[in-house]
Amino acid sequence: MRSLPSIIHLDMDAFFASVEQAAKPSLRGKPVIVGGLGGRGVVSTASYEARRFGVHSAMPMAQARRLCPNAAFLTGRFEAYRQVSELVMALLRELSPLVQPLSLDEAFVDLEAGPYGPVLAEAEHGTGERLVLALAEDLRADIERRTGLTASVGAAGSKLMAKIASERAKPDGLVLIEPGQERAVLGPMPVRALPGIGPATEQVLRRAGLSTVAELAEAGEAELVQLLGKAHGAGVHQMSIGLDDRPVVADQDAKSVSVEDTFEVDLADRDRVLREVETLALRCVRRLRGAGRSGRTVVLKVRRFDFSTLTRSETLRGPTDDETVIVETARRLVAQVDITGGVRLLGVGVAQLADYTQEDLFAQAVREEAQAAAAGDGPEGEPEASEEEAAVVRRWLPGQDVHHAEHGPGWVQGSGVGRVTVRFETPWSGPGRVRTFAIEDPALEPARPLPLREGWPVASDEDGNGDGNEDQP
DNA sequence: TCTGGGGTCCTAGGACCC
DNA sequence: TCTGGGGTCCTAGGACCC
Repeated sequence: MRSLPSIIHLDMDAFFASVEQAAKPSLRGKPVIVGGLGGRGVVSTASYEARRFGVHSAMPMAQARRLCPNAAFLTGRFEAYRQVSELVMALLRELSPLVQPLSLDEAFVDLEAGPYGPVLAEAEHGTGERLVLALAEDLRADIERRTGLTASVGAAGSKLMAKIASERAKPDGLVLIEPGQERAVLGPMPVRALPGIGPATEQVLRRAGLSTVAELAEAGEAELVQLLGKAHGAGVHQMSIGLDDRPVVADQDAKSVSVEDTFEVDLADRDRVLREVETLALRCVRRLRGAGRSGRTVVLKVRRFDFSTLTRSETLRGPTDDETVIVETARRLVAQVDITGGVRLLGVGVAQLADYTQEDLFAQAVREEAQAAAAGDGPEGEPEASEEEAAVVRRWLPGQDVHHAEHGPGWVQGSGVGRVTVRFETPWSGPGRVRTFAIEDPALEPARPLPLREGWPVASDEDGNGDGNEDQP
């Protein structure tokens, strides 16, 4: 806890949808919904225009289509979001080296650790607050100038209150909560407003007659620990009385890497499940290696037809990033699960990560064994995979960036019955016009996202672009 | 047309060890 | 022969967040 509101929380407004509107002039001012476009997709982000129809994050896409049929429904373009995110995070780092990103569109910044720290520390009452407000407004203006996007900012003496402040600032606003005002602000709020209290905890508290934060504070730590368990109960109690001394911490290493896929139709047979698990394991390894890490524990996740979800895991003797080891471990784990009735989702993850890559003897042995086994059946290579790849028809997903040899950059508006409709416009053009092509038109090809401002340095492709989202069924 | 994908943290039981 | 007590690791599941 601090006596100065020197922690800020930044939250981009309707981030994915706003990036789409900035990138696609014809969509500005219109409802835009970003998410999974398949039959089992959910909404990732809805623009404010779409929210007016009741559409919100995590809502099944089918329901969103009923509520707001005229919206633009777009697939996520994570490479573009990452570009914008990196630019925004760089602006935050100008305020302080202590920046803690929570996701692509959210971060805490500790101003005391930055160039304004000393000034803030010496500021008289009132002037410190004014300086923080000025810095935050400048930041929001910078972000808007450099990206065309709006952000909301909260400033307070703790992470908890800064986050609550940015929530109140939304959209496109700035709210500062004065240190000392924590309990007055929190008291009347519903318990659900506290981070870490979700639907399940809310129910537990409601059954105990606790619905506001003031009531939590009154209930006391003992009762909350009784209701919620040791760690959670104590944490909720601290928050309820406005106490939070968690520091802002920069650059935390990931603790696990995982990849999962929900299938359009439940998988029924074991061989198919094994093949999918293998594909997922390979994607997982690619990401793991891209991050320069290795891991000790392999986790298989299975969601069955009835949405029941289970995990099976195996911990190896040492960390590995070896394809064969991870694939074989994942395949072994499949044997432990009952898939009767069908499987809607499969996932493969690696945990207990180590910082470096290790060529272990165990991996060598397994690989040699696998090669020996493969030597027995036919020619070299991986015939199965390449045959399947050759058979795949080019898919054009709504929202996707494309480039046409004659018409230049554009994006896929829709496709079907052998045709694809493309709108030709760029972030710095006016609304563009639409043309239709045959889906195999050789003049049309997928493209990298354009920056939101003409002449931006295009972000370097540092992390291997290993986002697992492009191949959504 | 019911319910994504990528994460984090916590709990609880059993194994194992001293 | 009516039973120890911790600590740590592994596994499984669940709540929560964006």
